[in-house]
Amino acid sequence: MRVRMAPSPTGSPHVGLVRTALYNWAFARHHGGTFVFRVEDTDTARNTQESLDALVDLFTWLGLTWDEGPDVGGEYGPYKQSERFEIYADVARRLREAGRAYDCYCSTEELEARNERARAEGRAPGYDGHCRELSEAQVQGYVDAGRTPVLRFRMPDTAITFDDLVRGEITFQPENVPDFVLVRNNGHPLYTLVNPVDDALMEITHVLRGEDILSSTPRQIALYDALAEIGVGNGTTPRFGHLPYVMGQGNKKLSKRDPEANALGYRDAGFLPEGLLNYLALLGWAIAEDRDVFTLEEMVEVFDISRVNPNPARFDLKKCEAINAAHVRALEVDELAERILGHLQLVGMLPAEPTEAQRAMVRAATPLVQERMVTLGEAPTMLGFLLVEESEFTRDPADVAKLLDEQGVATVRAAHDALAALEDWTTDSIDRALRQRLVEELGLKPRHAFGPVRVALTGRRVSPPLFESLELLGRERSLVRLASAQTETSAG
RNA sequence: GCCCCCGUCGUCUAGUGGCCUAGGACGCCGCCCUCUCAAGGCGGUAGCGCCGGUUCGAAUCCGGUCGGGGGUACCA
Repeated sequence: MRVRMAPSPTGSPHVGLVRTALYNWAFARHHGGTFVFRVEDTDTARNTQESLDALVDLFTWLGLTWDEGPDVGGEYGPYKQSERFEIYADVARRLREAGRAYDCYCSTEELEARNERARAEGRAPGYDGHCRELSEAQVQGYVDAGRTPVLRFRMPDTAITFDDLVRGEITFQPENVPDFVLVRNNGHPLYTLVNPVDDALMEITHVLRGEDILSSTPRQIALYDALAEIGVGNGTTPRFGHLPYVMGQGNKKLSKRDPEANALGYRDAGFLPEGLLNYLALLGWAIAEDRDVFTLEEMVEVFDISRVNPNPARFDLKKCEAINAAHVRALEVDELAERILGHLQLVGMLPAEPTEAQRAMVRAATPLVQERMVTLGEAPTMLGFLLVEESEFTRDPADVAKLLDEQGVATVRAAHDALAALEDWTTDSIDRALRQRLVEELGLKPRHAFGPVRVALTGRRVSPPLFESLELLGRERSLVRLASAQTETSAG
């Protein structure tokens, strides 16, 4: 069993591509098959190295490992179509010689005119077979007129039925699947040729792809038959499964331009690969009736392509975040700390080589934020007050204005004095000392007592738990902040 | 126009003739817990596009219809 992902390196990779790759990967892994990474880069005008690098980065980050591909090699290479042009030229020549394809000299204008007429007369439009049986004289006439032919595939005049892995049996009548172009008149092979040729040569057994190419499947099946006849590939036709679209808002496909579509954007925003993948898996597939958080291993174990839902699914960022948050909570603390460290480096809050003290601080603070984070993207705001140089520490002006009023400053002063006298700098004793002083002695309600202290210490109204934060920050720095907060309002 | 695909809460889904007065999740609302925010607990909100047929019985099968999407390229 051999399956593949075959992206074109144009632009930034789309989440729909990730979902398709994920299903292919899970299918291959579930069945113990081989997962091939093939690069469809025949469109030299639009392909970029940058885009190819992005694809490799993306799938590496996601952990969707491939067994054969442009970087790892394999027995069926090369795996970049741009390195396979001689193969396509050779196959095209043999198809022509075998009579399965023919030269077509029709001009675009002629084709359009005849299509128009067909439409007007209520017949199915599409190539009418005009050049199927040209005489030598006719060919000579075109050549003399300076025309160069395209290579067109001769479709059989029988209905084509296939059993789609996700949609069941689908039939196309021959009048609706006209002869199509394999090679342009400049000699450039088209997707219609190279995709099936490579799948045949690479002996791909199952093709899971977007439903946008569902209607070109009968052409490919007919082409496979011709390829088998001329000895390209092992003579078998793969099974096809057409996956539903990933939609954006409303009823339109998530467009490449839509920021939500950019797969690498999720990495930069602090999503976990397992969270993103879990969410994407849910777009058309369910692991169980009452469950939607799972690991990749669990998915591989039970993935079944026949249970994929054929309806298009809307991408819902809220749910994606919720699933990601569940994965954040499920991580071992040490592992989460490593991920947070990585993200803080990515955004430049920590250097590429953090100090031992920085690492220790992140590790110690991780349990405090684990159940508060939806994505790693929140780590900088949540942990910044612990990691920042004292000279660079700032407080949110709005929160200062709201909580560090006269009463607030008095509260902070009382907290400072209570803590300055504290011998044992631990969460428990800090907790006891502050409650004693602010709640019992000053008679403040807990929420009013700790709010100003929180802003004084962390710079924000919302932060990790206060007493733990005080312990982590340490006596010295904590007292400095509680002192400086008392002049914060007047200092502006 | 023609061909193909699709149609269960706002969203993602479970459901393959009786287990369905349709289950779960996200979202939203309320309550509890609570040093903030979360997390957690409890409760609530909301759906089988429509019309016929088959059947003792239909979300499930069939026909039609309506709606959405894709294709109809010398794009992929």
